Amino acid sequence: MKEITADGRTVTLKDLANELGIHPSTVSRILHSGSDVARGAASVATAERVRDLARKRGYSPNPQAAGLRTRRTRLMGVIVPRLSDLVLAIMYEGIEEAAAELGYSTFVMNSRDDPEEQRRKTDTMLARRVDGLIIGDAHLDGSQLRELTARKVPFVLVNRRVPGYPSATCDDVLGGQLVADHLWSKGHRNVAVIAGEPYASTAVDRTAGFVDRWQSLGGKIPREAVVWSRFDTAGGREAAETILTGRNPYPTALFAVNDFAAIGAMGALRSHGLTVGEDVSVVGFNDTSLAAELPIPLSSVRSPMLDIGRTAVQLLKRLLDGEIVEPVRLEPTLCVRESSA
Amino acid sequence: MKEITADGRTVTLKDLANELGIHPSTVSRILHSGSDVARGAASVATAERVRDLARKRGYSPNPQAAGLRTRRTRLMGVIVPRLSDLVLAIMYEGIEEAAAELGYSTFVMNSRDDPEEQRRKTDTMLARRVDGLIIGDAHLDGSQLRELTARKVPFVLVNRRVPGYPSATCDDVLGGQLVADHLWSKGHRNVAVIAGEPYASTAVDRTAGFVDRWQSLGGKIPREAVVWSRFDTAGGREAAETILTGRNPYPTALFAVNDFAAIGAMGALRSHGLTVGEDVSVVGFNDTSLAAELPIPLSSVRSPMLDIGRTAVQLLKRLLDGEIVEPVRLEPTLCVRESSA
DNA sequence: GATGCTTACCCAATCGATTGGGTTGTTGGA
DNA sequence: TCCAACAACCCAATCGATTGGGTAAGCATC
Repeated sequence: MKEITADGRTVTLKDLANELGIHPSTVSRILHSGSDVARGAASVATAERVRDLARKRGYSPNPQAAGLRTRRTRLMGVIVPRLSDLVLAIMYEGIEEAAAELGYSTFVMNSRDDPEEQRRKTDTMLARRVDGLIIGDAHLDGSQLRELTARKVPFVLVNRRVPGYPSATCDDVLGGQLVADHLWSKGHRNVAVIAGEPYASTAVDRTAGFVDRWQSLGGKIPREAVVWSRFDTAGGREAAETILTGRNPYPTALFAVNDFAAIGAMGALRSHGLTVGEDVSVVGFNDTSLAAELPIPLSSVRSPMLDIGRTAVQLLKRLLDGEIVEPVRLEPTLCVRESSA
Repeated sequence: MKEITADGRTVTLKDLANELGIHPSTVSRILHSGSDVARGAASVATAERVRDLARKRGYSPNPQAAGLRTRRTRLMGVIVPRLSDLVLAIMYEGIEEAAAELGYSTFVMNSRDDPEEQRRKTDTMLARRVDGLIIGDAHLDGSQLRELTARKVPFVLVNRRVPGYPSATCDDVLGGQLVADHLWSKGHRNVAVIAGEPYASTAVDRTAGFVDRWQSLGGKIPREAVVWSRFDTAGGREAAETILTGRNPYPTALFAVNDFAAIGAMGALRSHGLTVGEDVSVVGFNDTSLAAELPIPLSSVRSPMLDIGRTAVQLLKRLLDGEIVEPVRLEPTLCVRESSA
């Protein structure tokens, strides 16, 4: 508990060594290597004494010093569009957890999906000498990623994927298909999609999964029934307005690639005097904690957000260990609720 | 742009010094001290050459080395209950921004409001040698804080306050009062409060502000009309259920100290066949981006979340500079919408 | 009795930046 | 002409942990 010496400094390896009358390097080797005495560095008895004293003095190694020497910080940098996006916040919780289990700490920054900010934040992270990056704001054009590759920075993607780079994502194409199957089986034939931002694979894949499956079921989706939008509530509302004012007859079902957009859409429907779940079905994506608790519970594709975050960390770890890693897609499931029942 | 030497290492002070034929210490002094040449360390011409070369080679100082020597990391640790709480996520955005402006980086961790986790995360942060902490999960009993004080760790609170410690919060008492005035003036006389977690000052202050003002207006609030709950949607729903099954007649207005709890309550009301804004008014707190966009737009007390985060950083900075700082409360405003109009 | 192998350590350089205390060379003033 | 003052640098120790290379003692083997 106390981690301070008499003169107010924190305890160092040398302090421990002096107190025991042995050399700091010996202490380092003992504390460094699991519980097995490393390379015959010390006797079992000495190792025990060292570990006891370290515990008693509350020794905690100085990461700057260690990092300076080893050139590794055990730090992972995480860049997300914004943590105020619940989906990313939850993935980050998974990331934090999994990283801690591996002895890494994480650093997050918000890029607002702005290329300029992405660069700046990446630079800050690298200036802090993170061992690797977890990128949650990848754009499909992939220019940031090419640069990272050129700089030989180890990184993996999370949430959004870009072909050719390692990533941990939801199987968004499958998610879209699940929604198509569901709405088709409920008898809908006139549907529209609130498609999200076209630079994000989440949006594109979910939309493509839906549209392709819909067409293979024999359905038709005119070009104007797919409306790109921001991922937030306001974006969903605007997109729904576009759909409702542009089309006659109204579609009987809406698929929003994001729960928040779906909530915005529900608001717009209500403003038009339409009842969600009766006049128009709505399905969202991610099954955020809100979905089930809304006044009209929202059908949504549940994606394993925590696991996606955890997986990203494991991929990055393996990358740092020199392995070659492949993209991972985790399987979503559909939760049907009142909004589309 | 390039930050690599021929042999693949990153550029160091010594590299720059060698290339210019001067001593590393001189380079350090030049780069270290703003644009004015420090203590006559070098001629203006040399300073110019050094800065040019540093830029050209993409020199970025190694923070481990600097930190090792100076014992400062320019790192602020941030502990929050959970980033998936939108309110904290937005405050963190403010924190990140303000910290970056001051040349600090930030580190966040989730404690889930669990004392055990709070300790663990605090220890991890201190092991990383952060210069100070921003605590977003303070409990009113203040035991964690006493320990931090004993350890002489510089810290400030954010979002929640605890008497006797520096903090940046919303004036939650005032917020509660605003709601009381509003509902009273709308003619309500039978109200209930979804009060949040009793260990959080946000919950306690908002509730107290409301109840005290209500009583001074001449209203009555029986003990069972104040229901403590979790801050999330499910918590709000449960609390509303308790209120609705326990009381006859139903209250005509609900004040939830958190927007998400309010949303949950709206769901419960609907399940009971009550229409929000007609049969029962609902007011939330924080005015998160969702509030205005809900199918039935939610009245809410707007708190300056970004500014609260920014203020916390400024307080911590002043603390680190040796100043003594006082708690700061930022003023909220009420946004009336359909749910209570 | 010499050689070789363990065991249990020690030594010293190293990572990159910082900083208190020099050391030159030049200029101005007395 | 001499000294003080200054400008413009250099030197070397230091922060704390890591790590490649010792070494000395003890034992077994041939």
